[in-house]
Amino acid sequence: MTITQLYYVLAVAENQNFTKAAEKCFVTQPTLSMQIQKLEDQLDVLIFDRTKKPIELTDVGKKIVTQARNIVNESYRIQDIVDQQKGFIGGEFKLGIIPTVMPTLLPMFLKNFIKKHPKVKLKIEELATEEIISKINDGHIDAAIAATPLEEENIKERVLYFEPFVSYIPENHRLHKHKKIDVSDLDIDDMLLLEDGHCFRDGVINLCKAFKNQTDDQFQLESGSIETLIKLSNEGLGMTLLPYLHTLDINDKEKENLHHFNDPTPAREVSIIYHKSELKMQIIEALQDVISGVIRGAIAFQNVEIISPLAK
Amino acid sequence: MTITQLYYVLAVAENQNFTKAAEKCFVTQPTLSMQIQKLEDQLDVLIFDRTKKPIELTDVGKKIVTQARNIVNESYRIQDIVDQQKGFIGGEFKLGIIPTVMPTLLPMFLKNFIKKHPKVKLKIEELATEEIISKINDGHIDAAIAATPLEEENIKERVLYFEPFVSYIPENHRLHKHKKIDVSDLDIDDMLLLEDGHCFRDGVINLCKAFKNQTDDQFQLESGSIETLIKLSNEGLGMTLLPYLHTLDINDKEKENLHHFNDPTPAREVSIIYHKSELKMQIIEALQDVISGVIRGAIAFQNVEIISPLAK
DNA sequence: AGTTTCTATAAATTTTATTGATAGTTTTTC
DNA sequence: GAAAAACTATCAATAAAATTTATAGAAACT
Repeated sequence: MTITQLYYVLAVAENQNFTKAAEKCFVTQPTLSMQIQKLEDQLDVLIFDRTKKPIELTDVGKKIVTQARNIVNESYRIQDIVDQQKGFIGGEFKLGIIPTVMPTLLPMFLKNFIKKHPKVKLKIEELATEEIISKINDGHIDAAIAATPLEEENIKERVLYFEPFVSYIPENHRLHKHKKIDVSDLDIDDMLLLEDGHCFRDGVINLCKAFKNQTDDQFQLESGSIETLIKLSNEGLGMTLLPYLHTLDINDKEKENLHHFNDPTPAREVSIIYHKSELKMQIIEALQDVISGVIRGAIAFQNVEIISPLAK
Repeated sequence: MTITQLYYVLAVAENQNFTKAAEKCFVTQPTLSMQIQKLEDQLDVLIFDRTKKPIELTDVGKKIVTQARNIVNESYRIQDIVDQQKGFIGGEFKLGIIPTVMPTLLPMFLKNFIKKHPKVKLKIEELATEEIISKINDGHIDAAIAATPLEEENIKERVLYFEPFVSYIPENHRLHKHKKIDVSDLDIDDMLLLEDGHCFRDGVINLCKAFKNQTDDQFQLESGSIETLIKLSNEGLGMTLLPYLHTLDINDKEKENLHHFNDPTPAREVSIIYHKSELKMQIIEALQDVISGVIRGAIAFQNVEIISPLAK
């Protein structure tokens, strides 16, 4: 048994297809066929059920894949140990970021980070929280920035900052005249909300859902569509909630529509999250340092109340 | 990086010697030299400090060895998964047994076990508790039978049985006339005790130590030397304590010197212990079943008080 | 039925691991 | 302190293994 064979098994299991898996492994398809067969012979068990199309894992196959993922990950950790010892911070690093954080946070820290850690080849992907969770679990990304807490068993979180929500209330809205808004003022029926599953806790979650159901066919809120949200709001479709960092970007006229909340200000917790195996932890810590540094100057709210991203 | 390379690293780390390690791996010494060098080149770090004689691990080397052991063990588990799925119980299995359990328990279950599981190649070694712990940790044995609880972080325990202690009190002893003995009757100065670090809790531990200090030069209690203990006792050197199963073997005359304890009878807990990675768990469970089966008929005490094997 | 898609197989080739022989060190022994 | 022994590294030769190219065969799609 070799680590390579296990890696091939993982690739086939993920792609459900020898040919595609071979491409991803940068080898030819017969290589996979033969190596996997060799492993199956050695273990004397079939890992894949080749009668099914597309190919499926057998029952034992599933367990073997889980264990194989373990072993392959743990093998990466050896290089990690060496890097850590040397204080080396470099290599490829894949970072996922949720859409509502991407456009505001990324420009704030990217230059700094690249300057400070030029040997790291950052590959950043905009991903929804669900995608992030599955890609952290299968190792397709090394870490991600998302709203927390997520309560995922195999994922660890380190809080980067708390980002308050700010109400955006267009002129014609019943609440527009209020200087400060209270959470209790919010009403389901005239609220446009963010994607990412970021809804308010308890009762307000339902509103969020109600809104989604009602509008699924009419609108499609694309990723990073905070601008769209503002425009829809301007059109009189309701008020909305903006994460604080977004309010720094909008134009002066629209700024007049911003209403801060009474304390405790509702806020979201934004964290860097990663697999519990803690691979490439030096880079994760480097990211944490840089981001915490740039945020320290940008957000200075004190009395916040964290809104869970989980719609329970 | 290959599992084989990691295995070679483990072998050299254990033997502190390339030549010996090569023998244990059934390859020649240049194979180890070259493969380990190759790994070191790839990681760009020295795992071994070859200037020291005998060879030593570098600081990174130590961490790499820990991780390598992980990976190698986890790789074995894949065959384990397959065996478990098939219900296959077989292969080589190394079992350690402490000296005071070996002569009484082994004959009771060995035949049964071999008959029931003929495909298992049992290799049994008599080992002291300390040796057992280290050999379970480095994978040199698959499981062991020892007195518990041990409170070892990486070792799991499954209780097999509770074995009461029986006093052996020679004729000339002050307690000989008592029919039943109470734990409070025991006195340091006239007790011969077992090896294995099995001492009574609290106060009596000290007695045990006192005895050892006093006699280290005069006697050497060998493994499995319960017979010796009885003979020493007969010579008037003091009373002693026998694990219950040993009392089934002694001759009729000596049986007259046996005195059971008042309830709660002091007893030791005997368990099958194994690494938390739970490799070869099917065989461990098979052993547990067979041993529990044969013991059920042999020991029928009810009110026992467990004596910890740890001399705190 | 013909075409496409996919996996298995076979032979050739490249890569990698292993060996046997030996040189160069260090340690041990007398 | 010189000779012997023990140990690791290196080199060229060999054995073993992984990979590739080419192709056959099976299943799915049109």
